[in-house]
Amino acid sequence: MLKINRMTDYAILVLGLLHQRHDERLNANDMAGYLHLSKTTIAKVIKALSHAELVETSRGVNGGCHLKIDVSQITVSAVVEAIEGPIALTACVEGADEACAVKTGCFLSGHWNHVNDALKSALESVTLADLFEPEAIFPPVQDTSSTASLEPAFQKV
Amino acid sequence: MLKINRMTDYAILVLGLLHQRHDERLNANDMAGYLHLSKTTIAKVIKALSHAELVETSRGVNGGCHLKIDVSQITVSAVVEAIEGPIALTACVEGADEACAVKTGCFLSGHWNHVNDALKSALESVTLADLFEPEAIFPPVQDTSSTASLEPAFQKV
DNA sequence: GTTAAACGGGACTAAATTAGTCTTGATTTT
DNA sequence: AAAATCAAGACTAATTTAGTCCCGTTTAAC
Repeated sequence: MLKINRMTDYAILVLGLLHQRHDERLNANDMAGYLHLSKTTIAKVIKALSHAELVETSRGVNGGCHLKIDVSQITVSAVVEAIEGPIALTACVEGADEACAVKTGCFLSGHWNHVNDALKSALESVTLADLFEPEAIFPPVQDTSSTASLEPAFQKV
Repeated sequence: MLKINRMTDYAILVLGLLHQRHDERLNANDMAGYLHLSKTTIAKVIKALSHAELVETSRGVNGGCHLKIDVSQITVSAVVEAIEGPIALTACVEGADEACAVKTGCFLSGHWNHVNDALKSALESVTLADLFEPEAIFPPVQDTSSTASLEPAFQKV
């Protein structure tokens, strides 16, 4: 239904968390606790974000992850592409993973590109900084117990 | 992967065909022949298009279907909505089928709406007339046999 | 050095969504 | 009345997405 998928949602939460705690180095386990997601799922998200060079990871004891660039520099488009691959509304679009099978004879030739570009620039025009409400973002937790509660932004995407 | 789905693709093909043959009344069977899709699948698409008032159908012998408004009046957004329901990038967005479960506490409150609106207007800015290349669209078939060959625009979406 | 904590890569399973089919009923022309 | 056609919706199959697991490598601490 033309939705972004759940993993992308998680990615945005992860980036939000890293932004709030930008002076810390968080590992997958920590984040899982904050975001109420499983460690393995977080790990998967981090893997993709790291691959896209949005975060920097270090291995070994005390390893973990932190933002590589500021959230004001990260567009929604970049996150979507990091998790879901190139934005391609149809297989007809340049940069799509699988090429359109009937490209030569396709009467829509090239026109999807326009639509896709429009979509792409829509997603490029919004940064995570825009998305995160500065004052509302991750209000500091009162107590210091490990059960800090950060709700996932949405349950079902 | 943020794609439009296959049924929406079919819908665009159906509308393109109806546009080319706007002086005829085509039934599901005819269209299936032209588009190399099964009759039942076409029927499903027509149902949705009819519901969205993009086409007009008539039942009974010699029944069938024709465009209700010109393709220059039909936006990509309208077709997507006809087939896939309201455009909602996330459950957080107004008009989404299922409301965001954590709306009240959501730190992204409302901001998805901006992204979604941008997407929506991107899809609203392109009409089917823009999408169909006037001269290339459905070149007239040479022979008059029933095996006229119109390739589907894309194989896999 | 050895150990334990962390990420990296990728295969695998389960869940959810989407596509496609089928059946039954209503409508309309001949 | 009969045949053709769409309407509605249940149902099955296919595809995609989400989530888990395993094994390997890296790195800090002891």
